[in-house]
Amino acid sequence: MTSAGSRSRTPQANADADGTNSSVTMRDVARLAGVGTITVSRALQHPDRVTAETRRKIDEAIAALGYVPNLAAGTLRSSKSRIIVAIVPTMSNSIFAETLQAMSDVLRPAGFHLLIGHTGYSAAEEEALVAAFLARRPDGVILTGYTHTPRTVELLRRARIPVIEMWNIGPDPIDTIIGMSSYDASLAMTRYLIRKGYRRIGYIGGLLQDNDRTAQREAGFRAGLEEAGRPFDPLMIVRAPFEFESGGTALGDLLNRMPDADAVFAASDILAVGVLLECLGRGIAVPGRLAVAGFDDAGISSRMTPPLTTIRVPRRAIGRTIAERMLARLAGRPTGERIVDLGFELIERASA
Amino acid sequence: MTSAGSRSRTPQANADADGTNSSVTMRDVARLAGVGTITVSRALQHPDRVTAETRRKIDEAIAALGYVPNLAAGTLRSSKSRIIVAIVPTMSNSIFAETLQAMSDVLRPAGFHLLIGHTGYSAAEEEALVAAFLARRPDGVILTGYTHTPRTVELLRRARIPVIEMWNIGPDPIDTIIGMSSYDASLAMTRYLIRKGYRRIGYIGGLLQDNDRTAQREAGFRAGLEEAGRPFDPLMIVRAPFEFESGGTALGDLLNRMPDADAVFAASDILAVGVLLECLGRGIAVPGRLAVAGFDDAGISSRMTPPLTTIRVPRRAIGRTIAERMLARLAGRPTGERIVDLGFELIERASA
DNA sequence: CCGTGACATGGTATCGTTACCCTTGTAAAG
DNA sequence: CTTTACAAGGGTAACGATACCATGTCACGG
Repeated sequence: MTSAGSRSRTPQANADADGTNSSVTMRDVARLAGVGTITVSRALQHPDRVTAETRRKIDEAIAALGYVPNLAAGTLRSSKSRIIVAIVPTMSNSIFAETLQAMSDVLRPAGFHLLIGHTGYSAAEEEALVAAFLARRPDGVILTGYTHTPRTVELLRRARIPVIEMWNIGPDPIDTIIGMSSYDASLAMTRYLIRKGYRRIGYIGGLLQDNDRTAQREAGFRAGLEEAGRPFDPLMIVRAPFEFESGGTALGDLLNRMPDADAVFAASDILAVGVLLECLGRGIAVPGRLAVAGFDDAGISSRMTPPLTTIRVPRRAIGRTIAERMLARLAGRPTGERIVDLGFELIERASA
Repeated sequence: MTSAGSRSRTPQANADADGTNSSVTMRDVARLAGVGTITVSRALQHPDRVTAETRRKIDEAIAALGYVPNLAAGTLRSSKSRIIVAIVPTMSNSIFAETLQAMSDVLRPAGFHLLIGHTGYSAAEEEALVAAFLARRPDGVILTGYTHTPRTVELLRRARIPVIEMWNIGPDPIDTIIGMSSYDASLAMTRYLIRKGYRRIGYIGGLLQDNDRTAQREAGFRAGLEEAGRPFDPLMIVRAPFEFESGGTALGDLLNRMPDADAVFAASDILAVGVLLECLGRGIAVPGRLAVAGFDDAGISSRMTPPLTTIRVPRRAIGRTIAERMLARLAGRPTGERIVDLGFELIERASA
């Protein structure tokens, strides 16, 4: 850089090479627009409370200076961060990813940003995330499921902000819980399989550790068997992580223990698709020799041969509803019940 | 609440029902621990710069008061937010989700939080996201691909923070670009198919709008044909969104235009799996009648019948490498080249 | 002609933390 | 025993925005 290039600058003016200042504040905008800083703040927060002419001058000054507001300062003063924390077990599962996207699509236009964390299905990790995120003073928190450590609940109670638990309906929400009942859905599918005449039904479920959704699904299955007077046997159950790879392996395990099974209910479409592909590989006729049912209605499920009978869960609706409810709460608008059940749909296709 | 319950409280003390104050500050902690506020700050930021005894007293005071630091204040004063912004086209595609998780797994233990946005494959939306997120004064920004609006680039340049573009290597990074070459990979797959003797190769690609990854893949395919002296014909190409549903439909289109095709290269495993399932439904033998190759090596690909020949992309490694690089930059440690190519692997399986 | 009130705008203090710089105490060196 | 060096800790100001309250202006009715 030549010395001539900086000849007209005072030493203090930390101007960039392109002439714009690297730390333009509201004060600078106000000065250029010939108004007070507070008016700039108002023009940005409540445009209708300043005259069109003032707004125009301010907008011009902002553009000329390349002003970018500093939300850290605003958050500190107003104690409103416009951050919503969302914690999911994993982002890789497209179910959660779609719910998060739906939430984001509603929250962003309203000026809120989602701070996302994933726990890897660990309540202890969830606690650590909540503790760390609360330091950002979020305006609201969204958790997955209703299984949390006592300290997690305590931290959230003390934060005195809206907390919405999602996906799985439970009896005693921290604040509000929005989703559907995994138990009801699983029970419905089990009844359906029994009604269809399957006599020896195996179950491939998810891991139960810190996961009330998989636990409810398994409980719903057992309840369905028991109300039909079918003996329950632990041998009928295999548990595996939700990966395509484990569906096939789990089917192998199940058939070793229960060679006479005529139906399999998998607690996730990821597992169910793995099962279908394994059947294809082994030459097991579906549903002739073995019926297969899933849970989630993933994108691929309807394209399988045979198409998969499954439970459709309102994943986008859950995200949207949660976000709208959160916005209503934060705006002080009245909200309804503390427990919102968005239901499910049993999709009957050819596989079972 | 009974009046007896609050008898010992001063009017100003906004104590909660459980006795803890809803806005405990560092000053309160300092007072209880019998030290200055600055010492509390040091104990939290640089634990090795205070004695073990002081640290213990402070830790006890923090626990007793239920103190939660206020990062907004810290950010304002230190102009370090410990926020990293990451922008992806979509979170539903598990490719991006896994990269984000890998980044998060490295960043979180270092005290950084990921602020995630999704653009829906729109450069204009990306610009809006960047503008909005910069108000949070992130310490770094991670973008997908190298196709951005001029204003996006300008905003990021002015922010004077590390910017890492990811996934697709391009010639002129804003700052640093880490990923692999979609062009090279696509070219390699096309050469492979030609070498295997396929004569009429169709291509099912993604939409090109604001997406340099799909563009490079298509360009690599064309280059592969041309270097082998094969005539390129626009009829050989079908474009569809990356959904399982569209793979099958796209195959139908392609076979209408190109009934003599003996191989299909799909620019994403999601599409390729859709193609395989469609073949299964239509009774098209793979690879006998039609070979199928994909791109991404999704979890399901190896479980298909036949297993899918594809390009394995280092999705977790990309996330990890980006996060490590970002941390190194922010710590002032030296970093290497501005363009980091993590390569790819052609996985030969039975489908092509 | 003046009081009244609605509206637009401004001055000043403040949010909770950390940077900067200083004081104190103690141990090592001479 | 004094000097030097360094570690531990503290006082004060400042980061950039908004809340609170005050002021000025103008239209309108009595």
